[in-house]
Amino acid sequence: MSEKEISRAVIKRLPRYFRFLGELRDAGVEKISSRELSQIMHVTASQIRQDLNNFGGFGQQGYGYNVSFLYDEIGKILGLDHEHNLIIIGAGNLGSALAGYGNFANRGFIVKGAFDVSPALVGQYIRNIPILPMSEMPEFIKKNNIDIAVIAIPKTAAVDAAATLVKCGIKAIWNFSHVDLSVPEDVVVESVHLSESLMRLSYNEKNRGLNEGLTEDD
Amino acid sequence: MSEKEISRAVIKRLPRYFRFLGELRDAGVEKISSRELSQIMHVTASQIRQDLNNFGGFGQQGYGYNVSFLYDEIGKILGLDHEHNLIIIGAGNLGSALAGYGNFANRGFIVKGAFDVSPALVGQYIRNIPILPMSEMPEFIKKNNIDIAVIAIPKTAAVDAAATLVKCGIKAIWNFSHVDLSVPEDVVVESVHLSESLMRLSYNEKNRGLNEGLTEDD
DNA sequence: TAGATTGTTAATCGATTAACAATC
DNA sequence: TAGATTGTTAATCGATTAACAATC
Repeated sequence: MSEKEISRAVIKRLPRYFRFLGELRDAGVEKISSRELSQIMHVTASQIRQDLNNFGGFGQQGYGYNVSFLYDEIGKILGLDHEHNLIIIGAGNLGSALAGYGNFANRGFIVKGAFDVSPALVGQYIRNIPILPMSEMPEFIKKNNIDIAVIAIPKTAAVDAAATLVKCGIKAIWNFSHVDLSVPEDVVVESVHLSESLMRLSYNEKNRGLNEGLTEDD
Repeated sequence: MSEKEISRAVIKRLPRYFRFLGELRDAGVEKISSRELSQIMHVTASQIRQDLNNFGGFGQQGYGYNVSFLYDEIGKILGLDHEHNLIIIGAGNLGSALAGYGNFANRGFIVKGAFDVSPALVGQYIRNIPILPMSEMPEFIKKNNIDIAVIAIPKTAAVDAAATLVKCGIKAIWNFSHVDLSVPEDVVVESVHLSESLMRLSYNEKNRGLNEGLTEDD
């Protein structure tokens, strides 16, 4: 619970700082100035300092920032200093891919189970993750201390699933369905609308040439 | 090629308009005012009118907008009025999921082939999509008129793959690797950084309660 | 015509960048 | 100490919202 209101734009950039700082740390870089980091990340040094100072003074005048320290601090801000237990609703193409994607575990996101309506899938495993029937979901959530649910089912079923998840006490939903879920105030939803992303690519392809050459964080 | 510079924020919202208008059209709604649409989408009517007028006057005073017409116009702006041929680099978890995800085809995005370095995967099929060796990529791109390449391989390999794709004349890259690809000016990249999205969810979960109850387009 | 609603200009708000005093 | 670089205030820029004249 931070004192002041952090702007959405800042929060959006935070994971990108985390990524670059992680790479620098892994490369053995000990300290970095906002100017150096700004060059690597293709943003302004001003923005970096402004962004970081929303959360505290992590740097030292005349020196810069300690890479490893800053990395850890941003990790804490992002809630990556403790583990998250996930379930995945929908064991189709995308659901299985997310369940089988080992990298999340590296960051402390542990997929405990997947759920599906299809009797053909129930009983199977994705790596070591069991696919269970929807009916077992409420109990599973409580028993396994699940805090994040991933919705990877078609939009027609997603709205109901979200309602059920909320009833089960889930407070964070990672939504991959093509619908804007509406949930109570104390539940957060982060949506990944893949088709919208692809449409933006299509637009930019058509109108390319006006843009800069580098991928921006958007 | 539009005359004026369209802001990034507007482009980002375009696919969402498209989605809602498509749903309205499917529901048989013929006309809609910016005020009505604003209530459904939870944005201001002003913003809708401003956004649309970047591309032309699609409405009619005293009446509103014709849903079907506006839907089609936005589709054209997004480049959805013609087909796109895709290849997917990497037939792992995510790559196969994207290849097998039939919904893209509905919007005219047709996956023609997948490529992988693994001899175990080459020769196999995802639905009816062949998995081919990387060596065949350049020829395949030309023969099949590929305009979009999807990068679904680890970041260590992604940078090289992007360079090869650019050499093969690819002008649009949909990047799922955890790296910011740098490409020539006439190539566009749209990145989906899933882990960053998950970190934002983690942040918001921690700091929830301050937000509104509805998913925003971010 | 009167009512409704757009297209567009003007006002406000917020986010980014620049500048610099504080300080390591 | 002198040099470097932060933290933070002030200036600028851009995006959103409000207002209203144009017009169907």
